[in-house]
Amino acid sequence: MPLPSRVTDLTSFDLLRSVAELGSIGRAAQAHGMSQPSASERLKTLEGRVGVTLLERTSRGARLTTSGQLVAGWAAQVLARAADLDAGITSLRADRQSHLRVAASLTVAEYLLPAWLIALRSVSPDTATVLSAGNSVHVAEQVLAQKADLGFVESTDVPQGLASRVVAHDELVLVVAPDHPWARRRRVTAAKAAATPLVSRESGSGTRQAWEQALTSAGITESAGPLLEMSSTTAIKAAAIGGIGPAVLSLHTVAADVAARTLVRVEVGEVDLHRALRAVWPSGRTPRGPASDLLTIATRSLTDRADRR
Amino acid sequence: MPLPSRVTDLTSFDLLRSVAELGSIGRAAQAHGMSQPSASERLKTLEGRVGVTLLERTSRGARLTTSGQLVAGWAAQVLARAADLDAGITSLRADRQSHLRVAASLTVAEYLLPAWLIALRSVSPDTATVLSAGNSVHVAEQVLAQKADLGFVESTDVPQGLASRVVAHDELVLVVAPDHPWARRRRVTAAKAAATPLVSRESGSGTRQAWEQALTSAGITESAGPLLEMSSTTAIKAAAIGGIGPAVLSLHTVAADVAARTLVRVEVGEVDLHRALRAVWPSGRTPRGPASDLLTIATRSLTDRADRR
DNA sequence: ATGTGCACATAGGCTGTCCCTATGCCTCTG
DNA sequence: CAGAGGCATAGGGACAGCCTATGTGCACAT
Repeated sequence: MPLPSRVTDLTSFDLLRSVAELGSIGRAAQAHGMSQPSASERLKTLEGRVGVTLLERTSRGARLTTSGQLVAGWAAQVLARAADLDAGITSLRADRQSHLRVAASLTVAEYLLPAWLIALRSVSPDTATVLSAGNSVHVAEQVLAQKADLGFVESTDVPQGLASRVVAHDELVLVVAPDHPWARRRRVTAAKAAATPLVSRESGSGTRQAWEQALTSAGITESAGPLLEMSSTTAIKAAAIGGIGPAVLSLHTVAADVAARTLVRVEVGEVDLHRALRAVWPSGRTPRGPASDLLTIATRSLTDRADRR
Repeated sequence: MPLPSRVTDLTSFDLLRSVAELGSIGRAAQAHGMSQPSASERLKTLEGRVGVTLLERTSRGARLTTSGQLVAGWAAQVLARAADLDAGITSLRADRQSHLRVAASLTVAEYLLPAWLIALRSVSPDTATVLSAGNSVHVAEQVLAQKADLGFVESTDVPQGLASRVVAHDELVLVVAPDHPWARRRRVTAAKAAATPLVSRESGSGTRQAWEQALTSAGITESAGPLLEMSSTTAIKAAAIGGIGPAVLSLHTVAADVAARTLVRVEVGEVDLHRALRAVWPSGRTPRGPASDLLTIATRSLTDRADRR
């Protein structure tokens, strides 16, 4: 199901946000490098799409109506994530030969790095970051070969020659569609989970390895083969949501779906599915400059969580 | 600063997500109701904008590259929030005369309701919801006059004639720009905070009333007038980020900025800034049907938070 | 009162984007 | 070796969006 076209054009919502900040359509237009009539028309068609009046236009400027405030608030969430996306994309482009090279596992790159990059930008605006994403082995290689200044991995065991610091935590979770039998019980035994074919990544992926390792550690040697192998997290989620079968994914990956009830988390008994996410760097070469800044930012996000109620 | 144009068109990212799910450009095109060549071209221009190859095209379909998985993951966050936005917008339109009428304070409507509405849709897909947002008095009026089936308020005291249940918590927080003197100390006394002019909403807004009441409860009678009054939360945040001065806002409002370090939270000594968010309905008329479902969903989100580590 | 300034709306014309159909090319498979 | 499935390219047409120029309404000052 594609996204409704009502919300696909972020420019108009961004413009609305600017009007809220600047108090006038004309100034918002200026901030966006467009003419005042264009902005005026855009906002009018936006109101048409939304179906309610968003702006109270006066000869002294424009203010948001109550509905306008709501829409602007919801839109702000979208725009914030879009800013993350943009920061991520920037880090993928290797066009400027930057001076902070980061290697990270997919989980870290997907869920934590964009916010760190934005924070880093406010500390040292001129640092362009280049990201190389891959599995733990890839990250270790990049860091050891000094092709990356800093790495982030989700292994429990840190490769030889690397120093590390825990920067965040992750957890594998077993999820099922809401109408799956397990959804009501919210808990299965490790043996039962192991004996059930799952929707999973291809063998060799970090998530799948971690799951199998966790089962082995719990003393479970036999486990069923996968029900279906898919190449991307998104595809696995879609399959699980569609009711194909249970899936094991990173908590970060499914948090939104669990909150929205499109997936239900099922506890797995007696298995430690927790894993630390670590920053890594070559032993003895303490990160300096931007790498050090990024390390600080990453570490700080850990203490912050504890700050909060 | 407007959003970069690279990320303003969500359609292309949505299409990318579909390719990840369905395994082929053609099927993704079909799912979006467009022709295969259009999808192919869109994805190509998307790759051009992003600057890296996102898809591995084979004669058997298309798969995401590692970069493609990252971009798709980041985009999924944006799309999820866009879905919230869409759900919110739908609730603002009164075009279908729906049968679930909800009145909510701005804080609840902005930060909690969209997810609830999406969850509700999966429970009873045919329920269209109409939202009326306003302050606590407005909500109480709507509910008492039976113009709303369910209300959500952030007052500490529930109006006469209404039954209530706590569904979430909120907290007022004092925030300053990172270069503000208070940012280093991370804590000020209540008296000092009260004596400092703040950027705030116009008098009469729920947030401002709550702040003044909290100070009064802490035995502080004198407080400085506002430094600057602005009509929208967004504008206040922009002013605070710009370093105009400290601001008091809902935790939900600033959580993202605090995480991204564009704002710094400052603890205020000896003042209780916590407030419960409550669902309200007419005493003796227990919600039934969709209203009851929504109440369940809202309550459930409270217990969930405790579930998480 | 009346003029002036500011802000938004409307009009007209143009450019560019985006989409569709038709077709070509490649690869895997039977 | 032929057919099917999948993606890319080509060409043409529709429409959305932007710009400049101008109109309209309100507030405030003289």
